[in-house]
Amino acid sequence: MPEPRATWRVYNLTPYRVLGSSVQQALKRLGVDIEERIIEYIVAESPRPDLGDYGVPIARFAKKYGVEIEALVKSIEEELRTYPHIAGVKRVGGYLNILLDASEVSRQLFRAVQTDNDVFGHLRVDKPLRIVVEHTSANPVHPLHIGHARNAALGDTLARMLRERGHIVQTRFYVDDMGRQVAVLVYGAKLLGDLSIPRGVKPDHWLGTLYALVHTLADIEELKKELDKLKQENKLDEYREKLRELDKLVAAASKLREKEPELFDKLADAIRGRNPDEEISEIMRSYEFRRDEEVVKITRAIVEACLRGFRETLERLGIGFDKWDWESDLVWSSLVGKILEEAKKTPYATMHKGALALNLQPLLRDPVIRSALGVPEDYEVPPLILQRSDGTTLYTTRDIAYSIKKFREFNADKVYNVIAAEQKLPQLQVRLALIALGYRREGLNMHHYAYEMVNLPGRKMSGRRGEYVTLDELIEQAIARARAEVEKRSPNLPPEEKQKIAEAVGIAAIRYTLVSVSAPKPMTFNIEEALNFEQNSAPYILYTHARAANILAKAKQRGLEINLEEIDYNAANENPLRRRLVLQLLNYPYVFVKAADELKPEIIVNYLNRLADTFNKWYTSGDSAINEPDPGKRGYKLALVQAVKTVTANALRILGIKPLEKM
RNA sequence: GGGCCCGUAGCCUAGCCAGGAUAGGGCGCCGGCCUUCUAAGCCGGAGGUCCGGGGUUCAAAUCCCCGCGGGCCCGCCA
Repeated sequence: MPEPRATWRVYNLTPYRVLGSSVQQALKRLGVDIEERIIEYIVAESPRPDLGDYGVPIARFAKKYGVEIEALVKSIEEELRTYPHIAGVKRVGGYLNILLDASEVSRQLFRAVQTDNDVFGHLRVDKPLRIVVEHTSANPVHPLHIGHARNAALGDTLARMLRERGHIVQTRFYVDDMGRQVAVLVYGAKLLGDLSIPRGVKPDHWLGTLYALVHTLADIEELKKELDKLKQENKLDEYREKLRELDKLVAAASKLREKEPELFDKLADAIRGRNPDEEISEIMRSYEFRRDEEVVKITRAIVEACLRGFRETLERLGIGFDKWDWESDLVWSSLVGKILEEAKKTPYATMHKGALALNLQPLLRDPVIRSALGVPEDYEVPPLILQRSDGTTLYTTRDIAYSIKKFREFNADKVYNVIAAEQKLPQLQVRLALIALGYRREGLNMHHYAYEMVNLPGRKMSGRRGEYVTLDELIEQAIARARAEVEKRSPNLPPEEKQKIAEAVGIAAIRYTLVSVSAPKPMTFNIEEALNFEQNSAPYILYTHARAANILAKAKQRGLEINLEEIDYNAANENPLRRRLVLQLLNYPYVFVKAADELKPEIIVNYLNRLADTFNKWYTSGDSAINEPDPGKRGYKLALVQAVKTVTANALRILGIKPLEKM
C-alpha cells in the first residue's frame, strides 16, 4: 500500500489539529502543559456559520488551568497566524472561533486528493503493528444468521480499518469442531445412519435443520425422563413446571416437523427410549481422544460441509479469512496438553471439586493487570476449570492454547477477538490464564472486541430450535429489493448489469446497517428497516457516489479535464454549500484516524452520511458543474465533485462496500 | 445475591470516556418539487420529562450517588 504523503498536510490543516496544537502551544507559553489530544476532543463545529466554522470554549480552559483569558486569546491568535488557511478569529461568548479560508483549504485538498487518490485520507501509523483479528468463528452446526453477520461485518471492517491505517493484519476463523454442538449433529447423523447431504440444498442449511431437530428431540427425551422421576418422587410443583417446559418444546418440535416431516419422524423414532445426553458426551470424548475413527470421519465431514456453506455466504459479503484454525488440531497436536502441564506447575493451579483448575484471583492484585484488562478493584473472578474429571478439556482451555497460537504463528503484537459480549467472563479468564501461565505479554495484548446480540423484532433467535433468519435469506431479500428498484429506474440497462448493481446494493445495505450501530448496543434487526434504501443507508451513499461519478463521466465526454493549475479557487467562497462541502472533506483524514484508532466503524458511517447529505443538497441546488460557463469555476466544481467521489469511495472501501459508478 | 452492558420524539440512532453555544441525523407521519449533471434525491412542517430522583459545577444528555426498566454473565456448556 502506498504512503499517502499529501494526506499528512491536509491532516494537519484540519480544525481539530489546528486548534488543538494552537491552544496547546498557547497554554504552554502560559506555563500549562497538557496533551494536545485533550484539546482536540473539545474542538467543536460551530452551530451557525455566522459564528465561525470551528471553535473551542476558551473560558473553560482559562478557568480550569487558572490562566488569564485575554492573555490566552492573544497567545492562541498568534499561534493561528502561522496557518495560511485561517481567515479570521472570532470571539462569541466563552468561545474562540476560527473562520477558514475555503479557497486555501480547497487548494491543499484537491492536490492531496489527486496525488493520494485511492489512499487519500488513510494516514498510516509510524510504527505498524502485527495484528490478528479473529472474528465470526460461528459454530459449524447451522447456517450463519444475522447475529453472526454483525460479528462478521464488524470483524472484517476492523481488519480493513487497521490495514488502511498501516498495520499488518491477519484474519482468522476459529473452527469450533470439538464442542457439544457438533457432537449433537454427529449423533443425529449416526441415528440416521447416513450423513449424505441432499443435493440442491446448501449444506449449512440442511445441517441447521438437522441440528435443531436432534437437539429438540433430545431435549424432549431427557425432559420426559426427568418428568417420570419427579412423578415417582411425587414432586408435583416441579412436575407441573417441567410439564410447561415440555409443552414449549413440543410446540417448537411441531413447527420443525412442518418443515421436514419425514426426517423428523425418522429421528423421533430413532431417539425414543435412548439416552441422548450420555451418548452425545461419549461422542465428544471419542472425538477428543481419537478413539473412534468413524466419529472423527463423520465429524470432520460434517464440519467441512458446514464451512463450505459459511464460505459461500461470507464470500458474497466480501469477507474472507487468512487462516481457518481447527480446534481439534490444537488438541491432537498436543498444544492443549502442554497447556495443562504448564498449568499444573504454576502456583495458580488448584483442584476445584476434583477437577484441575486455575485460581486467577491473586493476579487481580496487580494494578497493571487490572487496568490493562479493565477489571474493577474488588472484582471476583471465579476459578477456571481446565480439565474435567474424565480427562477431557473445556472450550476455554483450548482457547488458551489457541490464543498462544495466534500470537506465535503471526508473531503478533496484538490480537483482537470479535466475540459476543456475553462471553466477557471467559474472555477475561483466558487472558488471566495466559498471564498465570507466564504468557504475560500475550495476556495483556489480547483484546475482546465485544458486541451485543442481535434480535429479531418480538422474539429471540435460537439455533437450537431452528428459529432464526439466515443470512442467506436476508441477502436474497436485500438483492431482490434492490433489483426491483433498479428495474424501476433503469429499465434499459442490460440484465447482467442490473443484477450486478442489485447485488452490490443489497449486500452493501446489510453491511452498512450492521456496523452503523455501535457494538456495545444491543440491536434489533428490523428487516424492513435494513431494506429501506432511503437516506442513511448504503444505497443512499452509493447513489451519491454514482451521481458524482456521473458528473465526472459527462465532463469527460465533453472533453472537460480537471487541471488543478487552471482552477479559480475563489469559487470556494461564492457558495455556502461548496464551502461546507470542502470543509467536511478536509476532515476526512482526521475522521479516518479516529475511527481506526478507536475501532469504531460507526464514525465512518456517520461521516459518510453527512457528507452525502451536503453533496446532495449542493447537487440539487442548481449549482451545476458541467453547465458552468466560466472555465476556472467549472474546474473548481469538477475538482470538488472528484474529491467527494474519492473520499466516498475510500470510506466505503473501509466498510467493505464496493463503490458503484452507475445505479 | 454479585458483576457487566444498554436506556435520547411512535421506531432507530449520534453526542457521554475528554462537562460548555437553541440535543444532531434517519425511518414513519403531514405538505410541496422531475423541460436543467441520476427523484435510491431535494425543500418545508409537526413530533423531545436526553429513564427517574438527588448531588458536584458559573454550566450536566455528558461527572458522582441512589433508584427504575431491559439485556447478558456468575456451569466439570460453548
